Amino acid sequence: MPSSRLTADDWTAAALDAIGRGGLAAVAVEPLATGLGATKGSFYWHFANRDALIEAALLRWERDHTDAVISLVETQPDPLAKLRLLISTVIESTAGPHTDAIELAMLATAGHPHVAPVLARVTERRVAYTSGLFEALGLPPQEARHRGVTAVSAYLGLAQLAHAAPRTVPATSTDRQAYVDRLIGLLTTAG
Amino acid sequence: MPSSRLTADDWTAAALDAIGRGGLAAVAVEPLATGLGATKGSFYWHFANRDALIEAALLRWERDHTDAVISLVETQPDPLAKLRLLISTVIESTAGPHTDAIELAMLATAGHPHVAPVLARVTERRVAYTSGLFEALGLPPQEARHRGVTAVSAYLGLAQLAHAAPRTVPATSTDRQAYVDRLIGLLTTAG
DNA sequence: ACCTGAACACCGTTCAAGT
DNA sequence: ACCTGAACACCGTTCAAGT
Repeated sequence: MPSSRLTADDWTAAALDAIGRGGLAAVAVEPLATGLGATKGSFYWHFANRDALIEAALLRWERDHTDAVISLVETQPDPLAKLRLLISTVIESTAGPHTDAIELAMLATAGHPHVAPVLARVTERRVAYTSGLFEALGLPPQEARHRGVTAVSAYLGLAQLAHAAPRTVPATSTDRQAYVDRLIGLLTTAG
Repeated sequence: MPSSRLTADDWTAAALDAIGRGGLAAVAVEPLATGLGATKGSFYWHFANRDALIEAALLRWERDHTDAVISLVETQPDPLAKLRLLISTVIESTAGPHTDAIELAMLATAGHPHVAPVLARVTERRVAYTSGLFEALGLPPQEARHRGVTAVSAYLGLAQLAHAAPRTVPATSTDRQAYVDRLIGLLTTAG
């Protein structure tokens, strides 16, 4: 039961919720207003238009969510353990049973003009971080960079596969673990 | 100057054209009708609704486009040459200068209910075909399958990167070739 | 400062009427 | 068989008027 007056944050929270449930297309001002017990006119006091709401919601997601995985991974002592945890975490969250609905929605709408830059920043950080792990494993910078790109590609591509062709991706937790082990084997093989 | 009477194919062609230019969102009945010099009412004679048009356009793309790459690759004599041509062709077409606009639009809207199954079929064929190449290279079936999944993931993920974070992917034709070489090196390394 | 309610534009969809 | 034109629904957007 929200108070009778709404804040911009109430609208972005509702928008993020909608994105998680039905993707960007589910961010519709009229249904959102109904859900919040307000009118469309109220929305336009807080935001210039639907686009501005989407942008605000995505920026909020980026701010709250970007460092989560990296902080988790940083608890590991050595680069190989970090790489192992990074890849298995990230693959579980896309191909596993409790997927990250918002991230999947973002990937599924990567072409959207507001999604693309957010995804670009998040992805560039991930490539940089992963490349750093390969450097810490002793690979020369260029080789480390290529493997970082390949590792992130493998993750993004598997997410795509899990969504578009689920039959092709490892189905059980054990299968996924075996897949991750082989992937790490390929990625850490001597140059 | 089209004849005064339109066929269903005229509409699907116009729809595919729109997808290539602006993605699924660009498939709007009213502007399409205007572009074809007809009215919306004419459209609804040929199709039940906008959804049916999108589905027809995507099926047409699948039919016309699916085997193109595989046929090209099959001209190569041995599995390694096929793999090399497959990966470089497919990476050029997403990260290179003349990208396949429709395929990129499909990947950018992979979440759409009509796009997903088309992408699923195309992708499953690609995984199966690529896994077959690894088997032909002498790898045991399960290992070959994993590498096929990884190869297709690497392609799909690089397409995503090229779109979402262009700064992270190899920019010049030479760089891309070097990247492909390393990728093939990793993928064909002994198990 | 924040919200309502009515209005309008745009596009998807329907359908009776035309050729 | 194929198309027009008018109508309606839905949602984005604007804005004068309320508290």
